[in-house]
Amino acid sequence: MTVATPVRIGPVKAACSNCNLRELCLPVGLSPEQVGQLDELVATRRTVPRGETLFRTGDSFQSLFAVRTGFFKTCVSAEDGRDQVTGFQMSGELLGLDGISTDRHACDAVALEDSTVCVIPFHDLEGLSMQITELQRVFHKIMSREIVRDHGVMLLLGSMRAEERVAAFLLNLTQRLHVRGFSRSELVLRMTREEIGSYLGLKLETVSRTFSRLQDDGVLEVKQRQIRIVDHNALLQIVNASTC
Amino acid sequence: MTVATPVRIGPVKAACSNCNLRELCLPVGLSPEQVGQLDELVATRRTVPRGETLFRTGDSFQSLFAVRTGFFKTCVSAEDGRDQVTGFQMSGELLGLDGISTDRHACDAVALEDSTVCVIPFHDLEGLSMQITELQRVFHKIMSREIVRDHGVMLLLGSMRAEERVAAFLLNLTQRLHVRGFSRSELVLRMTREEIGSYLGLKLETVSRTFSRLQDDGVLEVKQRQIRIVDHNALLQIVNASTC
DNA sequence: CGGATGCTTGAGGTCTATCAAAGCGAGTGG
DNA sequence: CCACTCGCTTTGATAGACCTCAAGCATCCG
Repeated sequence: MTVATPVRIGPVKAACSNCNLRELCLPVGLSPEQVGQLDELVATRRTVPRGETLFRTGDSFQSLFAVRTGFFKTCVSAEDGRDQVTGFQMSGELLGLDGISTDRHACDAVALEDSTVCVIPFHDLEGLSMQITELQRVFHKIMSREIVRDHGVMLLLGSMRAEERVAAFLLNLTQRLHVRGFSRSELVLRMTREEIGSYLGLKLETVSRTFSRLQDDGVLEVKQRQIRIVDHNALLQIVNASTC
Repeated sequence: MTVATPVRIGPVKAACSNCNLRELCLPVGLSPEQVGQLDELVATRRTVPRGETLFRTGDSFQSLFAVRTGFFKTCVSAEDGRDQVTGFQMSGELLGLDGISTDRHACDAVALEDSTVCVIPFHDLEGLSMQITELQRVFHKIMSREIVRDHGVMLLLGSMRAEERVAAFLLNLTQRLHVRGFSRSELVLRMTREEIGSYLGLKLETVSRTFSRLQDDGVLEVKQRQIRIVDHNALLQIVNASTC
């Protein structure tokens, strides 16, 4: 709203050392000294207003980005324009891993609210991870975790019904929010029904109907994007339901 | 068939240097000298008879595996027993990247035919990649490529219809086989209809019907697992079809 | 040769998509 | 301050794609 395109915030020290996300982000498990070395690498931040892209498919890949504040979606597009949301990223999570493969980004990253990211020049990260065993290890684990997450989404898309997908989605979101200090039972969705549907392989009407049904069943309270989880166990049962 | 469980083949030199897959596998882009260093790391092979697992969910993660000969599937399972094939791997492709995240494998890898793999102790690989910039770079690209591939599968599962999924699947398989010197138009499926269906988020009957329809339309010739692609362009059009 | 496994095909049912309309809420401008 | 617009959401009716259940057929292998 304030600016039309993302802007670089000058030479602002990113300072992983002082960041309260360091236990969720790249520095996890590093010694204070090692985090200090990261500080020199992660030198800049960038703000991305709501609705703007952090990067687009085909953009030259230079850096990874760590979400500092805000919320993103990533999506891939087919030639015919259909697109698929591949993930939602919140604070402490990395964006841009797709770009390493071909030195060009393979998806779009869009801010769903005004956001800030830390810029991690990838070349430098590779260099530093050749010096710090633990950093290399953490980075590999983060990439592997993304692969495992993707496989979970495949399971969801390939073999779950609408209600199960929505339940799994809500449980995943609340779990990640809880780690960041938010309530386990209340959340505000940052994305539209259509974006949820795209992520879950459903149409927006189906997402809406599913929310309504879960509300009727006393599992949720839904007020637009405000969700209250009334019966957490019911959600768990829905996800684990054995072909009933 | 010959042995009940996978066995280690003693101290057989794997010798990436002499391997005709080295342009498709981990050594891609490395100098002969660097490949020589890899040789010392990738010291053993392992055979996996058809139907046996290379690793299972929960197994301790020690090594990555490069498929040398044969064919694998990987699959993840939900608590209720449903499972989802997350990929099919052929020669030169890596298995086990999922295990890095938690030091335990997060999926099962099953040989679909008698296969051999090269064992790549991961700890050693991390060590060597701290010495050889190019190796680190190649490894990161391989992991990233897996992430990009997974996103493509999400797009397929989330927004394509049965015929498009099957067409995309066949094009993907033939493309990978072609790189390995096989025909672009003929292939022998190594997996059952059920496994294809699991990968594509369809039931085996739907896969079978889709094959039959494509055959009736003159796009394919299907004889059980033998597939001949009669009209390659038609397959391409099906995949790129804009919501017709 | 005969059982086991996998594949094909049909009929009917279910879930989700599609199309359409109305409701809600936030921000805008008169 | 209120009416208005716009984007998003909800809800209904209908249609279509895929699933389920079931039977018969092919193929492989002991």
